[in-house]
Amino acid sequence: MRTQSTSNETIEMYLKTIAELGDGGAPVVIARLAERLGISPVSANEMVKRLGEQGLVAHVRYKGVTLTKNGRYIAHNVIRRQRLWERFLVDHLKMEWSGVYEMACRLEHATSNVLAEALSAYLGHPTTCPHGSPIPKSDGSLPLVSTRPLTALRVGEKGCIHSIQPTTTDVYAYLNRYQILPDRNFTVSEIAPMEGPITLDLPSGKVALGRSMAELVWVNV
Amino acid sequence: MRTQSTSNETIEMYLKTIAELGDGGAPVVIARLAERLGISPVSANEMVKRLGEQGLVAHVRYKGVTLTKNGRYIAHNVIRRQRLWERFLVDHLKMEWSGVYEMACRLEHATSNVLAEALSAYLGHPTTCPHGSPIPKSDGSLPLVSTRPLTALRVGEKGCIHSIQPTTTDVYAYLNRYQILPDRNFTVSEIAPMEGPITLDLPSGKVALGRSMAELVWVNV
DNA sequence: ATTCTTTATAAGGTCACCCTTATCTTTTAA
DNA sequence: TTAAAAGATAAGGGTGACCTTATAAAGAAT
Repeated sequence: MRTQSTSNETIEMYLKTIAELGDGGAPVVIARLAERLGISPVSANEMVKRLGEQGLVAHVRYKGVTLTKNGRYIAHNVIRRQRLWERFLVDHLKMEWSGVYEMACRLEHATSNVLAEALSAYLGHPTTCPHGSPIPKSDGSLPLVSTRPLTALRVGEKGCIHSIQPTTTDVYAYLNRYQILPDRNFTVSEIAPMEGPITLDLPSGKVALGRSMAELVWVNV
Repeated sequence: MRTQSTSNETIEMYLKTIAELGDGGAPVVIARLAERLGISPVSANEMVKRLGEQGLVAHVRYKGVTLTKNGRYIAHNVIRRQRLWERFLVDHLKMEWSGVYEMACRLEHATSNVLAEALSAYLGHPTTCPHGSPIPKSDGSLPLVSTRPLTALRVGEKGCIHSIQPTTTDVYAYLNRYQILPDRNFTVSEIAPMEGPITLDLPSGKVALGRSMAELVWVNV
């Protein structure tokens, strides 16, 4: 007599990923979603259909998936919980900055609302995660930040790193190794042609970043 | 190309439950296991067979299931992680004593070894959970404690509550309401016949406990 | 306008983990 | 010792979430 519908964990991962990829509400094409979740596009398509039936997302053929109001509320709560855990892991448990995203992702699924609020209070209601991204409020609101990816800058422009977008542990580790971290100032010293690397001048030295990695680095000018 | 064997979470729940029910290594009959896990005995039987194939448990027909060395190692690590989280939830997040068992159970499944060790260090390597039970060491060892259930005492005996065995939130809440908590001293003031309630004389007053609840209360005399 | 690429869907599977009902065995207790 | 109770298993199902291999439809590029 067990009515087991789609598991929370699966739903949460889909909604969170849609929110992360379609930052601010842009439609996310199913193939991108599948890629990020590490599953086949066909499976993602099936799942999106189910999420649509539950009123959590809207899908327009060949355009992409967007979150409904309800879906976004859930997604932001998921992101909130994850980023709170990230703060705890980095600030209190002194865990590696590059590994906490994945660790916190797992903890997130096991976190009730009441736990999230207790954790937030314990941490002193932080507003950003260790990667610089804002932590949504418990009402699901997420402040809009006006930053842009590093790829939008031109040679000679100076800026300050605002945040690193969600990525994998190895990418975080790479960025960490070269001190590409929130709140670091830099100057764009070179942009190679043919989609080549972007070279940054940081206090710690010069670093060349490929375009796709540079997409993940959001900056203020 | 996804080789998905029996999920960690499922295995962990089975092993942990066997360890909890067969405290110290007594065989656990499959029906008890099923009851505790909230599944049918047939399903539990199937699963036990799978765990047996993986060398984690041994099952003797009509006698019960026991953990192998390897199975016990995993079970104790699971219990360790859960009890560490319980400490964190109670001591730091100030969450309700009666609810933390279930909360910590969920967090446990999302906890890697490295996280568990960091958490243990953060907490100052505690040796007992908030319900009084010992926390296994990271090598899987669990100190034997020589306590007995309240049901083993006779009228007039004095004792001190050592621990409350794992149970459901509502039972914890009941015990908490009547201050039946670790380290409280008491006298057995009455034992009703016909498997009736056992009445305790506590600093906070007299409390009558049914036999099955009294089984959960472990005491030192 | 036609080809190429990207995106979506249809059809048919797999696997872990759960279910019920029916049929044994073993243990226990009258 | 024999019947009842408790425990185990066989047989047959179901569901969520994934998979692969087509095929169809839309958008982009020549």
